[in-house]
Amino acid sequence: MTVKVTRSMLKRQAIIDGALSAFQQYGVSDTSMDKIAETAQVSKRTVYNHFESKEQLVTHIIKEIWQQNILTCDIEYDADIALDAQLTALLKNELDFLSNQNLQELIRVAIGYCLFNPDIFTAEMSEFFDQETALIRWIKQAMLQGRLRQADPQVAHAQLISLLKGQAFWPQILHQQPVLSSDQIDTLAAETVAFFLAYYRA
Amino acid sequence: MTVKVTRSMLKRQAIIDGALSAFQQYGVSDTSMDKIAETAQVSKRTVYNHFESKEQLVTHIIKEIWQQNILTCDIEYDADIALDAQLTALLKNELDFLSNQNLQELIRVAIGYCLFNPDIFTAEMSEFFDQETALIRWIKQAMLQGRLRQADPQVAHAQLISLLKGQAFWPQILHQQPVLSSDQIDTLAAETVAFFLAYYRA
DNA sequence: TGAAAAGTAAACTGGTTAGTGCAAAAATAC
DNA sequence: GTATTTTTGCACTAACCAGTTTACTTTTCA
Repeated sequence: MTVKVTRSMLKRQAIIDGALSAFQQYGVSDTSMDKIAETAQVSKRTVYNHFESKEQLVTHIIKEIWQQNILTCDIEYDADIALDAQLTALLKNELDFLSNQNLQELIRVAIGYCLFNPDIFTAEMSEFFDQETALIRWIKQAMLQGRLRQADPQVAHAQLISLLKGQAFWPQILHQQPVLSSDQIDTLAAETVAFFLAYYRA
Repeated sequence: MTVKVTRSMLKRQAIIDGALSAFQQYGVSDTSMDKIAETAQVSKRTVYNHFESKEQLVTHIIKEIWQQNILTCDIEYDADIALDAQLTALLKNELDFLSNQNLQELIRVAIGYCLFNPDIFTAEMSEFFDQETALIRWIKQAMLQGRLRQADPQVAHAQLISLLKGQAFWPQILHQQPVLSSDQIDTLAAETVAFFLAYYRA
């Protein structure tokens, strides 16, 4: 059973792609519906056939593409493997996620929109920002098994994430630093593991 | 010698205050010059008498108030005091700076403006974000004196700042968390010092 | 007191914007 | 090949916005 791709669906996707591209370039406020139509190579009237208003288009884009980028990580705590190796793998996974360029551009749009529209997406944004569940599950397990020192797993998790985002996410979001190479990711993961385990290893 | 405050200066200040307040509420793009004049309780023509264009007004506000918020911290490394105590004092100083509500609101405006106008303020923004010089000087001194393990002081510094900003700055900027209370600042400083020194103490 | 400087209100220019109405054209479906 | 759906182009609205002009009032200051 092949999936039917109607012309309507193609147009709709072109609108979404064009809008995202324009938002990334100019920001939401400075992107007009005419510009979106032009970028998408579609009549302005078609844009309004698919989305009732600019507000709905913005909402749709941020929400839907947000969903696409929820990364599922299934690395679970394993008593037989060295802590260093397990944690390094987890952090590399996180870093690959944070360093994803498409995601960063999307987040830039979302932040730009949310900064002055609080209450609208902040709930969903929080979900995303607090979503590194594999990592926190791992920390809890390791503490339960006595291989990490007893401490607040939320705090330990927040510290790890801060260390990663401080080098591999925020400077890139603000255009201060280029996206990390895979060598830099390896180095950062190793450094962070050493730092973390010096304090938290039981 | 008393400082003369002319009416012109009062009007000018009202414009700046009104513009900043409007920018914080709506963002730069969605704030019109009419709205600024209204907020400042000033005629629109007066706004243009003081600032040639909206662009200049935005530039002025972000730059000038940026300047006001450069915090000078003069805590220097002291061989006679325990590392913990010195570092705790330094971090509390940093945290007071990062938690300053006025600064956060200003940074929100600056970020919102810069996200889609890169190359304009990013140089100045970088200056600010890399400005914690007292802290890095202290780390270098402590490493030189052999009380911190030999390591890259830039990396150690970046890690410290990441740990602080991850809890006391970014969540607040994104409206996810309220500004930290002074008790919370104390706790965070203490936690961070313990974490840091577990790895870096010689 | 009187001239210069600064501020004001309101209308106006030239431009942009979100969103609509409509008839023709093109693609799709059967 | 006809009926239906979708797209298109284009004109139109009502509002908004940066910036200007004008005719006027208020403040400053010497």
